[in-house]
Amino acid sequence: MGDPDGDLPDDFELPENVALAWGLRDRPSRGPKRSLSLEQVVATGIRVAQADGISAVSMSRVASELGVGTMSLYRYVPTKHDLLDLMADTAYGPPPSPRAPGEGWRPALTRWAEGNLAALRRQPWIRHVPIGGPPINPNAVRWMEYGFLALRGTGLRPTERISTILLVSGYARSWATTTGDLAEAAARTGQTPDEAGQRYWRQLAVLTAPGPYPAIHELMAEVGEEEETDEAEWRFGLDRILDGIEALVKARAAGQTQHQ
Amino acid sequence: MGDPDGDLPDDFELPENVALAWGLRDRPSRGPKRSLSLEQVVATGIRVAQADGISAVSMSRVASELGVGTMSLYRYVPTKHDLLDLMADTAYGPPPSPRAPGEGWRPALTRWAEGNLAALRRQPWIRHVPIGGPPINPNAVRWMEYGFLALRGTGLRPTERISTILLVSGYARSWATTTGDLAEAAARTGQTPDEAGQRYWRQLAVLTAPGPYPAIHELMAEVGEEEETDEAEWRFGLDRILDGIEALVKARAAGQTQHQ
DNA sequence: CATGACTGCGTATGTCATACGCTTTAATGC
DNA sequence: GCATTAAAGCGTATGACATACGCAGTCATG
Repeated sequence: MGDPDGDLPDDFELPENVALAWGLRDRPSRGPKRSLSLEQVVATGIRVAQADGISAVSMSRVASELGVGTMSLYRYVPTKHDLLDLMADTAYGPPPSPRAPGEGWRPALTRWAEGNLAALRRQPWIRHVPIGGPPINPNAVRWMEYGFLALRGTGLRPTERISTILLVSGYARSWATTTGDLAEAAARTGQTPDEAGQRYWRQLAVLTAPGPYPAIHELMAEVGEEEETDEAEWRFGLDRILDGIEALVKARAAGQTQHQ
Repeated sequence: MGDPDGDLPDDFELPENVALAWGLRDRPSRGPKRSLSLEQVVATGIRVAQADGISAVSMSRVASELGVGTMSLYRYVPTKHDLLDLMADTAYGPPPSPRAPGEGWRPALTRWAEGNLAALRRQPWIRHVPIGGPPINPNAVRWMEYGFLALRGTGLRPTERISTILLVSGYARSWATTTGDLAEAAARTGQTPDEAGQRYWRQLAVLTAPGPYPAIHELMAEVGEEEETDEAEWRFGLDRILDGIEALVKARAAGQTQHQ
């Protein structure tokens, strides 16, 4: 009970940054009181990133925003990269509501996928924070839990459930990155994303004109009028993935009943 | 004939970096001869990245590797980021063989997906070069062409073909990133990727023990013995995606015949 | 009340990308 | 053939930046 962190095996080695993220850092009993908290530092970093982009997040900027010296931040965070990592985990925000009792896996997983996309849209800078490895930060684990919840009882094997979650979240990140980069590049030259898209096709047409690009030319000839919304393109990819998963789930279910 | 670049509309505005990538830069007629070529600079950058990782690629490192002054590189490349962009495009290498006459779309697209993965494995640093936008560099366009070739005659609409290509290449990059990051993190602490994986699950078990993570606990209890190879996990995701596309292609084909 | 862990943080170091401008080179216009 | 002038190589300078180190002040504990 003296240990507010619950009972961890004392001999268990946890990387510094992970321990920090989970709030498992010791009572700093002896010295002067801290003037800040890790949460404040992270929140300030997020505010800077949100306002001026990730490239504006420097240790000195965050520090001065907090009214402290640059080096003081290193009392809260071992490295800038750890700060970014914590920022990303926090800024991702809470996952959408978990699969309700009686709800099918597909609507639940769809909601989960759209939650991922929404998070990356809300805080576009997150996609510039490199993924350090498998999900280990508290919020990432929470998201993972909800993802697995959606897949309970589908008959998918454990490794398949993991791959599925990875596939869907990877798609969300991929898609957010592609469209986000495009939008940012457009904004940098003062165009709307639509204009930038038009421009892209014009450039591509010019560049591929002299060369052997039959499939691209065919596509450009056909595309013309039909213009999809971003949302429809996102749904297209997601629906393909979910259709693929559904096919497997159904096959499994059929095999299962056969065996019974 | 005096124009070796072919006949581009003279009034057409192409961004500097794109023009550079396509070799559309003017006869530098007046001054002294260049001692290097853009290709040499790019190749040297790639060599450095391959040897010591992308963080070792600095303008001064590349320059000294070439035996020239740092600032000389700026006669070949407007910005470091443009150099990285060119490096990535070149290092990706040639796409796998295009769809053969009579070959189905699925084997062709599978080969294309695996080519993407192989490229990212051959030059792992590529995944740290941010994607600047839609594919516009020469090699990227070539890859895109081959991707569209695979989808010819599937009945997919143009925007759907684009989304499909994006979906598959995004998956390859996503997957290469996830597994690559894991492998690098493991190597940094001197472990094999397998050991790192074991370690991850142990850490996750400890961290989630006190909290409400039923789906994660369920998964960890089941997983135990069964160990998938990386290759099998990659195939799982790819097969799901392709199954989803196949379902759509078949549905289209059925609808088409109905209408005839 | 003294000890010493811990605080904030000033200073210093080393690394980078890149702006600027000088000197040398060589193709072009006369 | 000679003057002109664009372009090449590159030394130097600038301004960010992350972070190592160490010091002086603080405060719970023995």
